[in-house]
Amino acid sequence: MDNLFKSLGDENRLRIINLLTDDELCVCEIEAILETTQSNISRHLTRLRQEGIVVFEKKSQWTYYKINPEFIENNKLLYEYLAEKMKLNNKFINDLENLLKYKNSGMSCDNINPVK
Amino acid sequence: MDNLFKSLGDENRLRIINLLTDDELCVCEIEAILETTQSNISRHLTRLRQEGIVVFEKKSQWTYYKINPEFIENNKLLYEYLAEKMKLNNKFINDLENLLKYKNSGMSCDNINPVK
DNA sequence: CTATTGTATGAGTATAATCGAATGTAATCA
DNA sequence: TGATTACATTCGATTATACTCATACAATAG
Repeated sequence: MDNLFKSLGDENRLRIINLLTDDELCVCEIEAILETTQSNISRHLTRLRQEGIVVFEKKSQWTYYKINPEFIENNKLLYEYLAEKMKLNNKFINDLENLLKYKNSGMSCDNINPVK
Repeated sequence: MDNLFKSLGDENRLRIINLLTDDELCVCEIEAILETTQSNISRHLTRLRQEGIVVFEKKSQWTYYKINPEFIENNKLLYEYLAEKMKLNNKFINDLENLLKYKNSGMSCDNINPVK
């Protein structure tokens, strides 16, 4: 239990979780929003994966992450809490806006290199 | 928000929160349950206090801690989540049992040195 | 096959968290 | 007053975390 909270106790990881609440996302899309290195994001994703908070799926050369449905199921109250608080926080709101802009800009992996 | 989770991301602090869910407790009662030093417990209590998770009240020479009612009010879902998960965890159950034993043993601060 | 792209991982470093032991402090007791 | 008790704080050591840079690797593109 303390490990779960440790995993949530990092701004970058919370920002990733926030980005993934609506959508599954390709790593490169997360990279476009968080202002840090690719390796750092990859490490945070690995940590979230090991904790069971996210799952990934490889689609050709891309790796798509999403919130683990089991995590949501097993931690309903916590997940609702996160969603509720993130909706009220400007940093998280801003990230979602930036994600939308990025997606609409035609710059996302999918648009540059459509899968299928 | 990440700071709140960081504060929850420690086994000793979670154990303290668990002990305080039913009761307010004197520091020495917490000491009797957690197997660590007095200074360590004091530090964790300070951290929880600074995060707004607990509040304390001095009564003569003793300091009583309890969960901050405002924290519960402002973080209902999180608090319910904690309560729910702690009830299912043997470590936390065991701590509560030990607390009960300690209190019933006539060894608590209050019994040794009754206030008023 | 070679070059490139997307992602993960190793190595090194800086910063932060945790801890026990010792010390400080305020209240009480004798 | 001096001794004791309850608790907080400082100090120094240890360990853990987050980060960047460089490299590895797997998939695709040419």
